[in-house]
This record gives sequence, C-alpha cells and structure tokens, in this order.
Amino acid sequence: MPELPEAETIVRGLRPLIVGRRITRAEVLRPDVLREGVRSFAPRVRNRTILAVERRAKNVLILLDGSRRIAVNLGMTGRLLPFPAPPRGARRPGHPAVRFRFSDGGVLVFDDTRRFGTVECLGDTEWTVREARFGPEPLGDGWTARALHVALSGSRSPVRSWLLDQRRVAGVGNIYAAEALFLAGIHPQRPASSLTKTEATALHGAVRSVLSDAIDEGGTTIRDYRNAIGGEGGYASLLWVYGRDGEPCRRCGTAVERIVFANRSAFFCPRCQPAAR
DNA sequence: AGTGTATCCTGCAGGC
DNA sequence: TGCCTGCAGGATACAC
Repeated sequence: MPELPEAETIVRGLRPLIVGRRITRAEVLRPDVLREGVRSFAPRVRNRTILAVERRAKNVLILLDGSRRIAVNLGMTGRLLPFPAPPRGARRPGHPAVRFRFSDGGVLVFDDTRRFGTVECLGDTEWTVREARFGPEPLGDGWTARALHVALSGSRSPVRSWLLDQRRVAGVGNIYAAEALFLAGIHPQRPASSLTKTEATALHGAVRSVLSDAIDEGGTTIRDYRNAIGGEGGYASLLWVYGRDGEPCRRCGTAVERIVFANRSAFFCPRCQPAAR
C-alpha cells in the first residue's frame, strides 16, 4: 500500500488534473469506506470547488471551498483515478468505492480492492484534531537527527515498530522502514532507545534519502499501487531488502532474512544489520 | 509502555 | 483443474 512517497506521487499527479473543478455530486458505491454516513458526507462535498491537493503523512487531502477538505487514506490498495483517464490501457477501476462527478463531465474515482482505505470530509476543527495525532513530516525542516535521537531514546519499542507508528513520525510504512534500517545498518528489532547518536543520525539520513529517492521514482509498485494516471512507480527495482528474503544481499551477498513481529514481516540482512552491538 | 492477537476485505501465488 | 494456506504498501481495538 501507499506510503508517503506513493501518496506524494498521487498528489502531484492529481493536482493539475482536478484543481479548479467543481464537484456536482458524490456517488458512494461502498459506504463502508466512509467514516460517516452517506447522508452526512455527500451534501458536504456537493457543489464544492477543489482549491488544492495536498498530502499529510500517507493521506491525500483535497481542499474544497467552504473550509473543508476530503481526506483520503489509501489503506493497502486504494487508488485515486481521474477520468477520462489520459492514457489508453491505464487500469479502469475494478473496485470503485466513491465516485466524484465534476461539473465539466470529469470523474474522480476512489477505487479500493480491499477497502481498508477511508474517505471523509472534514471541517477545519475536525481536521485540526485529526492532524494533531500525526507526528512530524520526515522530509520537513522540523525533523532533525537530534530530535530523532531524543525521541528514540525514550522508547524501548523495536525500532521498526517505532518507525511505523504514525504518531512518532508520519508517513513511513513497512517498505521504507525496512529500506531505511538497511541503509543505516540497524537491525529492525533493536530497541529504539539502544540506538547511539551516530546510529540515530544515520537512520535520520536514511529515512530522508529513501523517501525522497522513492518520490523521485514515483513510488514503489509491488502489486496494486498506481499513480494518478494509472502508471507504476519505479522504486521496486531499487529495493535492498524489502520482499527479498532468501535472495543475496546486494551489498554483502548474505541471504536476506524475513522475520515476523508486531504482525508484520520485517526484512533485513543479518550481516549488514547485526542484532546486537 | 509494550506485545500479541484479531479485525476489516479481496486477490494472488504456491503447494498438493 | 481445484482446494487449501499464507501472504499483502494500513490502522485500530482488545486483553495482557
């Protein structure tokens, strides 16, 4: 599913295609993706003009006039597909959940096979409350190596779990956590508080470079992820460890391992990322 | 403050 | 071919 780079890629692709358009109606085909009733949601987006498209953490925000925004969490398999879609051959929605119709005849479809994603329309106050639950943006100026080290030192949680906790840092998911920990040479089960200042600094740099490189590549497509025009991301071929269990480490040749904790697979090179130090 | 487990849901790959 | 199991970029709630 989409992590920060995928959400960012979608936002950038969507922005020129939908800003300025007016939503004439929302058709909710799968009410369970809403976090509110259809009777509450549909009228709040009707006849609203799209002013901007932004991202916060892994969420796509469609800002509307009238001090409200549509917040889309893409979950594992969510997509936002505008139609008419430019390229022929681009995927047509297979599991449309919400369809926004524009006054010019265009359509934006939230498509989500597994329906772990969510769509909501939030006012300013609701959004402020929601937004406060997210930690800092890892690519923002406020997220420093020093601040990361201090934050890590207060938690005995495994560092991979720490990175996945959106309240601590917003937007890192399982792929980029694995990649950043590899680049920093840190075993995913190391307690957060055990990281030295040097390691925290390395992790800080690794998270940032992995995320920004992935944005440059348009995200990582393993299976389901598609950008706003149906295309795949190019970062999958650059992965060091994610999904490569049993294959040789691209740095040292040792077999990449897969372990499961906190109900998620973790991939690492046992030689490049020793368990203890 | 942690972990482990379960839940939401669909599809696909691999083993037999 | 079919059936079964396990697995998947996320997030949350629960008991311990």
